Amino acid sequence: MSSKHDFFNRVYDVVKRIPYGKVSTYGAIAAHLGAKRSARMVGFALNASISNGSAIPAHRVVNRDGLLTGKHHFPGVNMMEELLKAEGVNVIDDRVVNFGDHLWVPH
DNA sequence: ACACTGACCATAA
DNA sequence: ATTATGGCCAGTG
Repeated sequence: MSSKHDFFNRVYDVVKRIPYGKVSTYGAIAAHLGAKRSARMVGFALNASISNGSAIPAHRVVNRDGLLTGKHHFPGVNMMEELLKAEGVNVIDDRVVNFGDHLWVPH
């Protein structure tokens, strides 16, 4: 079932490197993989990671506005928000507060 | 190979 | 503010 190089696996590798209490964006991850990779695929990969049961901190990945666009994909409506708050990232109205302060970009 | 979908992003009106 | 459209490209049928 695995291809020679799973695109998903590459996304997972970056997401796993997001430090505790930090968040990243789809676009930043996509850019790290190569500007050709669309940010859509990043979210697609994270969705698959949940299906896979992989330990991927997908709650640390938000869109470029710091908006929790993926919250609907987590079990429970506010689970993503609660997970972030538990890490010290405050969330109001589905948006990360001080987003720029928590933003982490892959090297 | 083709059609369609998708947790995005940018621009236009 | 909202809606539409193009681009991006992997996955699925």
